[in-house]
Amino acid sequence: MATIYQVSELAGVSLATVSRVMNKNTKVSAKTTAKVLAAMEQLNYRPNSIAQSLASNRSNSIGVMVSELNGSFFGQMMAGIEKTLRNANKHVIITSGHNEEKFEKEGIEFLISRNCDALIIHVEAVSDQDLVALSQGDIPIYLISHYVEALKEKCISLDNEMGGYLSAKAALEQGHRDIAYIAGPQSKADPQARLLGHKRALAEHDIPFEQALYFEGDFKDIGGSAGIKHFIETKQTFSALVCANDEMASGAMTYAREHGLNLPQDLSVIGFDNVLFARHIHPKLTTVENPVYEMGTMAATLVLRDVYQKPAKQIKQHFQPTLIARDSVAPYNKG
Amino acid sequence: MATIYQVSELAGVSLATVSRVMNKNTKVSAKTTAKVLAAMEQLNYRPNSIAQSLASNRSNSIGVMVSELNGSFFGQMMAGIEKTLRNANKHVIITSGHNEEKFEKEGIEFLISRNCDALIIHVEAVSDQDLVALSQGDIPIYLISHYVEALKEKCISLDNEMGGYLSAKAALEQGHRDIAYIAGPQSKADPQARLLGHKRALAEHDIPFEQALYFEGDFKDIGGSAGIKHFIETKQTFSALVCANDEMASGAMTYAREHGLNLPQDLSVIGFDNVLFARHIHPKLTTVENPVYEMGTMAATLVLRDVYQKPAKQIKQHFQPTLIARDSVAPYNKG
DNA sequence: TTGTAGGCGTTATCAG
DNA sequence: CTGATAACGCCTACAA
Repeated sequence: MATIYQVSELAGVSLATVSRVMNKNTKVSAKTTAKVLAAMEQLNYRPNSIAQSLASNRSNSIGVMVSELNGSFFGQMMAGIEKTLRNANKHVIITSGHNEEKFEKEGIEFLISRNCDALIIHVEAVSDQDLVALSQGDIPIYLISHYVEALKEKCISLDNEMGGYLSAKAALEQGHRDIAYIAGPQSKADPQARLLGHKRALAEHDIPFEQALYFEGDFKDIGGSAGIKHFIETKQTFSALVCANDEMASGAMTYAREHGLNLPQDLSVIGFDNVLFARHIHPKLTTVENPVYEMGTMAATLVLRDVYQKPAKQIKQHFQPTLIARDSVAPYNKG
Repeated sequence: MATIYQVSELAGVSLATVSRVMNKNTKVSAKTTAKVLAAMEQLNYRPNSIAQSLASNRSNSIGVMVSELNGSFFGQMMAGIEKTLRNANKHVIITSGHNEEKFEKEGIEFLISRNCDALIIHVEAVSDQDLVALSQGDIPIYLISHYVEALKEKCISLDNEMGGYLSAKAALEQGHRDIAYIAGPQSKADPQARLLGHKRALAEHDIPFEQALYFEGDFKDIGGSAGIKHFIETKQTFSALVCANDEMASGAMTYAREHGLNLPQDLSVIGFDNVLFARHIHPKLTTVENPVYEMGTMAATLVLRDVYQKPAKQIKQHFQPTLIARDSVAPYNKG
C-alpha cells in the first residue's frame, strides 16, 4: 500500500503538499495539484484512515448502541443512521446491549474505548441519570427515541403522548366506548406517555378510565396474550383493544382468535410502531407510525452538524406520529 | 486522557514496560506489574485504540456488509456477529448496500478504506466473480449465507436444497399432491437450490413437477400475492402452496384470504426462513428454520480463528435447515 | 526482566 | 503557495 510519502516523491513535492491536496484546506496551485493527483492515481494511493485519525484526533467513527439487534425496530433505525453517515464518509460501529443493563453499559464503555467521535444511543435499561452522567464525558452522546429533559438538545424523540392519543382515537371514532388497554412497562417514559395520551382521548369523549380494562404488558407478544387473557377471564366487556406496541397487539390477536373471537367484528385491535410485520398479520393491523428511519437519519444529521460542523438543512428533533389505518378496526356494532 | 507515557512516569518504569503489562506478551516481574497497574488505575488510563492500531497494523475492526439493514433477516445475523466479536474485543463496522449493486460495491470499498482486518459479507447483487476477485486482495473476506466453490473455506452457508426438500415434504406428508410453488429469483443460487430440493421431494413421491404450478417471485410479499393470483386466475388445482421465503408466504396468505379461501383448510402454506413475524401471522406459519444467528456467530468465530489466531472450539461452515411445524399446514382433505 | 529508540502514516505548525 | 519537522500514542526489535 502506497503511503503519502511515496506519492510526494513521485510528484516531486513535499508530503505536506500531498496532505493539502487531499484535505483541500489550504490553497495549492493548480499545477502542483495536478501533479499530486496524477501520482496518487498512478500509485493507487489510499490514505490510511487510522493514521489520519491518530494525527487529527478524529476517528470519523460514530458508535451506535442499541438495546437489541434483532426485533423489528432496529433495522429501520440503523438504515437511516448508516446511510446518512456513510454519505458523509463516517463509519458506524455497532454494539448491542442484548437487552441487559450490564451489557448496555459495557457496550457504551466499549464504544468509548474505540475512540468514537460521538455516540448514538437507543437503550432500554440504562437510567436517565446514567445517561446524563455519561454526557458529561468527553464524547458527545445523542439519544434516539428517548427524551431526557436535561439532554434535550441531544434527543431525537417521538411524541408518544400524541401516539397514544391517536391510537385511542382510532377506536373512539368508530364508536367504541369500552376500550381495553395493554400498556408497555410503566418503568419507562415512552410507554407512560402513550398511556397518558390514551387517557386524554378517553377523557375527551367523557369516558372514564377503568382500571379493570388496563393491563401492563412487557412489549412482547406474550404480554399481549396475557393481557387479553386477563380481560377475558375477569369477564370484562370491551369492543376494542389498544396495545402500546405491535408485538403485543399481535399476541393479543392470536389469543383472541384462539378463543373464538372474530377479528375485527368481535374485537377491534390497534397497535403502535408500525413495524414491518404489521401489514402481514391478519387482519392488517391499524397502528401508529413510529418514524424510526427518519429519526435515525435525523440523529445522524445532528451528529454531523454538531460534531463535524457539517451544515444541516433542517433539524427536527421531535417527531409526530401518525395513524396508519388498516383493517383491524371495525365500526362499533351495538349487537 | 492519560497516555502510556504518563503511566510509565508515575510507575517509574519505561513506557515499553507499560506496554508489556497491557499486552501480556512478555514476562514482567510481579512487582513492576503491580506498580504499573496501580499507576494505570490512578490515572484511569485507557489505551488509545487508534494508536495501537497504527503501531500494530491491526485495526481490530471487522467490516460487515449486508445487502439491507431493515428486513427480518439482518438483525439476527448481526446479533450473532456482534456478540461473538465484542467478546473478543473486536468491533464491528457496519454498512448496507441498500439492495443495489453499486452501493454494495461502494460499501465494500468503504470498509476496505477503513482498514478493517476482515470483511463479513452478505450481499445479493455482487457477482461471485467479483467476490473471488475481491478475495485476492489484502484483506480476508468471509461470505455468509452464500456458497462460492472457489471460496469454500470462507463460506458459511445453508443447505438450501435440503430446505426446499423439507418444505415440500411438509406438504407431501400431509397427503397433499397438488402443490404449487412460488420460487425466489432464479438468478441467485439460494433460491435455485431451494427449488431443486422441492423438485427432489416431488420426485420421491412420484409427482411430476408442473410448470403450471410454478411461479417465480421476488422474495417480497408482493411476489407471493402475484404468484397465487396467477395460479387462481389460470384455474389451477392445488391444495398446498410452498413459498421460497416467509414474506412471499405472507403475501400469498393475505391474497388467498381476501379471495375467500379458508386457511389452512382450503390451502396449506409453507414458508422458508422462519423470520420473526412467522409466528405472528395467521395461521402461524409452518416454515423452515434458517439459522441466521448461528451462521453469524460462526462467521465471526471463523474470523477470530483465521485472522486473529484465536483458538476455536468447533467450526461449522455448512448448516442444515430444520422444519418448524406450526399451524399453516392441514392434512389433505379429499373433499 | 527492563530500557532505548525507531517507526507506523498522517496532520499541523512553523518558517520561508 | 510550499517545505521541514514536530507531534499523535503506541508497539517492538534490539540492547543492556
